[in-house]
Amino acid sequence: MKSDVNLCSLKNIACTLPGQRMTSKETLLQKYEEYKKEFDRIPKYREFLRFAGIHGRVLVKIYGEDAYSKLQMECGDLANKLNLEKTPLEKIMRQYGDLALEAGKLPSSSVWIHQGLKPTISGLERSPHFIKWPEFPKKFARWAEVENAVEYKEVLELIEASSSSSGKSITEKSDREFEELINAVRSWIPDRRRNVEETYKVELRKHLEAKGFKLHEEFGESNFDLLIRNKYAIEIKKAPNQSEYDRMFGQLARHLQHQLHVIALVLDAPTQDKFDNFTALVDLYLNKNEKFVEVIKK
DNA sequence: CCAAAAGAGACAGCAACCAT
DNA sequence: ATGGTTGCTGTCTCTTTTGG
Repeated sequence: MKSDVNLCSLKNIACTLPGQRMTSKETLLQKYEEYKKEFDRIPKYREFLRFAGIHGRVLVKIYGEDAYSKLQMECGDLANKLNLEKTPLEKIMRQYGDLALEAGKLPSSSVWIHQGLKPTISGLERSPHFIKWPEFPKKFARWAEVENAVEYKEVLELIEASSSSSGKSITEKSDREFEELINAVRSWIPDRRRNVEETYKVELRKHLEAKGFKLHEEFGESNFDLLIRNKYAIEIKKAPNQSEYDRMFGQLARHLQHQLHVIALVLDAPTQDKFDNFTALVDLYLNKNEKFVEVIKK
């Protein structure tokens, strides 16, 4: 090794001699092959530079962008540069589908880990995949549908079955909680008329806490007025005009996206017909299949 | 029935990768 | 130092199972 370094420095001196100043492409290619012969493997960037006794700029001068990679390709090798292609969606989905077919049921994340499938769970849930495990069935179903992957028909049936059975029991259970909450909000009577929405909010919060609901402090960028058990959001609007109703509608929709149940609480509604119109809209568009939004007026 | 233990999942931090 | 994907690990939470 040490003699190598010495050699290189000798050559460097040689390179500075007139007439040899230009390192030619051919010399580099030759060096590359030499290295492979000598060490029986492909050199890494730095190793090559040292071995050839050149500065990285020389490479760039000859090859331009991604110089070393181009050189490697020219010598018939794959570039060392990391090929960070994300795992294609298809591969991920097929792995999932095959697991399900094999087991005859929807796999848990543990199976995936045990099989050593990639990307790992932690990779899966982050960019660029964003597949959290419980969402896997849904995403798989969507994929299979788009790709028309008939071979996974059984898996789709499994997904269908699980979402209707477990889905139901879950909503039934949470429905009860939701009902309780709705009743609690209904039973709340504001001390008196307030001028500011915020004051109502504080008061309602006290009321709910007294009823034994666990309120979450607003954290992060959450836009909820109140959040209960991470599942139920309460939106409070005082004396809304039309555009505020519209805004609230949008907020409700956003909450639903986060799979929350929402109570929209309207205080001091100026006119009955705007309120009625609002509730009608909510029922029509947001409470389409199952009831997740409750509108209450005080 | 309750309490403890196991299981599943969420999430964040850290590191590896390697040419540029 | 940086880029982007991925893996690994620790900690937290929530749910389900088990033991008594």
